[in-house]
Amino acid sequence: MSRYHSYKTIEQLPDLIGQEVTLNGWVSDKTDKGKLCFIKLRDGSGIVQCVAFRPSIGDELFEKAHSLTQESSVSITGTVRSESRAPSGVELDITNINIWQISKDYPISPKEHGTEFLMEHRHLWLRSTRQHAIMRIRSSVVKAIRDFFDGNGFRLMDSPILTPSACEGTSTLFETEYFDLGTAYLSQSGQLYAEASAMALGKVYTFGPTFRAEKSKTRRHLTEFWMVEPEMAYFDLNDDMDVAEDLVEYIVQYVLKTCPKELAAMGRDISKLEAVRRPFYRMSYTEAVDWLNKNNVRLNKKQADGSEIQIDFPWGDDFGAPQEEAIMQQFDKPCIIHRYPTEVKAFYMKRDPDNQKVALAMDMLAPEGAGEIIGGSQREDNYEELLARIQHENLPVDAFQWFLDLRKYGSVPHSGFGLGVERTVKWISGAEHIREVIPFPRMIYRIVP
RNA sequence: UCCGACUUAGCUCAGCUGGUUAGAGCAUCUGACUGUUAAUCAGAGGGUCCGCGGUUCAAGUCCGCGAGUCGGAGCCA
Repeated sequence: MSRYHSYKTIEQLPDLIGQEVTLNGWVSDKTDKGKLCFIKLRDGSGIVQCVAFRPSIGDELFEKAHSLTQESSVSITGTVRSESRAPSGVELDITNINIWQISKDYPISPKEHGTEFLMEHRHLWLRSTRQHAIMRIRSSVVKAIRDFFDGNGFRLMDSPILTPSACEGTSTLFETEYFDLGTAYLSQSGQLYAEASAMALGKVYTFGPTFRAEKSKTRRHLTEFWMVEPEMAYFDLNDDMDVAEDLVEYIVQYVLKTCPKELAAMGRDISKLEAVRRPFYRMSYTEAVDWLNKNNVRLNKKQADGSEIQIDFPWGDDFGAPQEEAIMQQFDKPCIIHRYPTEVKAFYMKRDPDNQKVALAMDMLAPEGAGEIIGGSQREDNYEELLARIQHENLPVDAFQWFLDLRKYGSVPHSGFGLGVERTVKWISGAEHIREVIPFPRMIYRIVP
């Protein structure tokens, strides 16, 4: 039998009681009690306590067990035994130990550490229980996303990462030389390409890394993050919101089903996630502004002399994090806010035929302070309207010619959105900082490891 | 870019109004222990008090400049 099939893992142990197995892993902790030695072995699938008792295993094997240090790599052979005193309910009585390497001076002790220290040792921090749980939840979130789209008639159509110009013209992008063709930019969104793809395959999604060179210093921003962007031909804004709700409900319920241990390790309140069932809440931007003003959520405004006054929230301003947080405090599941003022939204969003002042845009806000996880819209499908918006924003028309072509050859109503993978994982896992939910975060002052 | 906070042992921190030789817990090493879950007990080693300059009889402590880190705003997923 191949190693792939014969390799036993810790998560399989409850089905292997009474059998002798060999586990391959790393020592996460060791406790000496004289003639008794407990070794906690970690193999990526779980942790199990292995027991060495000097009188029953002999001096030589006991000394081997005794010599192990934190993060030493070992293969331990032993008999699986049900044990109520062990943390996982299962224990291994050691019959043999093969030491691959004794680890010396492992920097992360089982005690408290600050995040700066831990981020410097991110390549090792990933081995800890909490980070391990987050990464497994992340893996489940990504699986849920792909299952959802693959199972609902969507096709994966990845967008390029190197792009000739800024997609939206608003945020700062990373630049790089591109042979003799001038400057290229790292993509901030695959959306424009997703629109072209949707005209070819109907329902598509792109899934990949995205880059923003903004100097953001908050616990919900990264300079490199993963985004999934579905785009659907013949879908209007309402259809778009339906897809967004279905997707988020599916992701949350999938993680609940597949990651109960990981959520428990995070100390996550499961009932809050169980409540994430359709329908979610929806309100228009205008209703949201009214709600803010009715509930006395005032806006701090700086005056010319530097002093601050509090004013009613003016219709037309974009919501900041404080407004979104205030609105979400009343909700126990996500809320979609739709029909934002045209001026604060991107050029490619279609205006509402019933009210030219607002765009057919929508953002989904997650509860528990998680904030915005989705931004999307129905797209402008009229050639002249789109051209006018590009010119109005002073964007280079030449660079967008291919995008305008989509409005020339069989234009149809279409919609889509982008979901931030890390913000979703942060919300579901209950991690307090976004840098914990991606294996190797990229932030303004950190690119190592 | 703007506002605020922090920087003392490997790690997490205390150190008052400036005043002997710089403190604790954990980690590490040595020893004891048959049930530990962040074990306990006894002992040992471990310091560029972020850097530079200034005030002072005397600076970890006060002042100035610089660096690094963290949080918030804006940008947005």
